[in-house]
Amino acid sequence: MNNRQVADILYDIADMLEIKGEIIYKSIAYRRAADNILNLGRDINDVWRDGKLREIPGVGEALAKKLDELLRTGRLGYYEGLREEIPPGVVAMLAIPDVGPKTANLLYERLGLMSVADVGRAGREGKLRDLPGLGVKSEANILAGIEALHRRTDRIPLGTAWPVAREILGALRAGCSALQQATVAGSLRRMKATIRDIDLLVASDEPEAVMDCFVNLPLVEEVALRGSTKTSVILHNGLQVDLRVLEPARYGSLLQYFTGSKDHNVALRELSLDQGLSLSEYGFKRDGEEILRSDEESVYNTLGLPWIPPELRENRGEIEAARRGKLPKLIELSDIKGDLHVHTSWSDGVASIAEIAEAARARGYQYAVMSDHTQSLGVARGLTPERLWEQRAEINRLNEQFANFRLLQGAEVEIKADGSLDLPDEVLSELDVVVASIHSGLRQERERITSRLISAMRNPHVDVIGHPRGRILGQREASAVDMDRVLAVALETGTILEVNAIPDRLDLDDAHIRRAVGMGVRLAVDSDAHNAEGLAAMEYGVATARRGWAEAENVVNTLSLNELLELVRNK
DNA sequence: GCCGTTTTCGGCCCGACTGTTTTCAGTCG
Repeated sequence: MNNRQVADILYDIADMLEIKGEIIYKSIAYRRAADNILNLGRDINDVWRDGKLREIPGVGEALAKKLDELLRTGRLGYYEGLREEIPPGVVAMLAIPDVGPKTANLLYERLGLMSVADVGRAGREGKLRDLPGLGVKSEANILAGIEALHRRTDRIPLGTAWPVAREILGALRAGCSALQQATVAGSLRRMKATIRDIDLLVASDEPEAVMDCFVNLPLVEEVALRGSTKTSVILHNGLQVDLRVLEPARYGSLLQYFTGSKDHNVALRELSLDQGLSLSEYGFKRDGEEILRSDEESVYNTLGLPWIPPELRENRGEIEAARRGKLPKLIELSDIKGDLHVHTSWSDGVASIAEIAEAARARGYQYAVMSDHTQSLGVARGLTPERLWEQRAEINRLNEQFANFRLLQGAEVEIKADGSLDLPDEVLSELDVVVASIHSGLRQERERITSRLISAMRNPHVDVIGHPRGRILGQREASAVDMDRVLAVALETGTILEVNAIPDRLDLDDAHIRRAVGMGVRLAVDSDAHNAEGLAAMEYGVATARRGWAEAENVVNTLSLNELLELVRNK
């Protein structure tokens, strides 16, 4: 049972307790523990084996006992008992917009409804409107909510959401004179790997004018909600965009509040209360008197904290670090001096080596490693040693033209199902940088796939492990890799672990990056580009590294060309 | 159910919006 599965059970319990009408803090406690298990960056089974469940924040005596039962036996009596009381279909009703725990319970207890489909049927028969607290409008909203649920878009990748947000901001700035400032907020500003909706903020003294402007943008399909400070719309592509408007004097508080995360904000408000302040999106209050903040930095300063970068705002220790002046100096995109993982038309890329070189130079890089696939990856037209030498000749030719830039030759060598590499050592030793990756047998059980990675890392010619966990967001779960062992061997052998920047990979993820950083394991942020534009994905990789508290010194492609070559030669 | 340089018990964040209400409950973020 992996972290995700354990967390999902805790989330499920939290929902059931809420439907039952238990005190809300119990549900909050379960959800907080589940969040922390997801953010652990290590396997919950290992934590359990080490007898350290209680060290997970939010896990106390009662939860540790339940987790022990769950991990030991694969079952949890308490959970099964709850599921007898509250059918899973009733929990599923919570996904319907406007249906929360109270309403779900009402539908179950009063009408005996057991599923979303049941609710839809009862709604169409007009049976919901007579329930206490509901009426004709609520009934219609619930039916519309079920419709929306069926065509709902799942969480979308960061790399999809960013361009859309930029487009809307551009349209607002161009077409809306009442607007004074505008920015992205929410999980998108925190650069989470996936986001559910786009949050935008505007400072303006004329909110109504801004709202008019917003709902009339051509991208907008329908207006879901319209108020004086908040408006939500659905775009033609199904994405929801929320816009909030406040006057400029409150903009700092607004931005801080709607950047979140929710947990970060809760912790910040607790800290505020300790200092006799009450904090909301409108500003601070002391004894009922308002204290307005127009910029975000001064919101944090008011609490005696330095400004905290949005990528850190997950309540994973950033507030404590800020208090003690121990915030990391996060890596920036401008620190990146090269890319260690780029494909060309020699394998499955579409750009020539010359085109890649031009794009890399335009980004101000000192170097880029051509790391095409190797022979056994047939679908990607992987390179044989002979083809590699032909490619080397072209790289050498091109390098003669460059003054302050160098193309390096590498390869993304296959780690085969038995753990051996796809090219012999004498070939690997000729390459400048070797990335080794798994593209097959991703579902092997834990011991086997972990051993594969470890034997690759122990090869002295292997410099980097590409996309170590093999996840594809929304499509494929990460492999069962034992990351504790992989991190330990990476440290021991000096092997670099990749932060792959392709938006639906972002692998390693933020939690594992944080562990690697804490241990001193070296990282490389790579675009894994398959065309010239693909180099720009670096932005998402750097953002993910920042979410993992990485500084420039943790990432090898912030090194100069000579420093990098020195490093890989001495592996 | 968790947690503690104020606490081992009594706290545990804040407000908008909506629909159903005669002053508020539920949902959402």
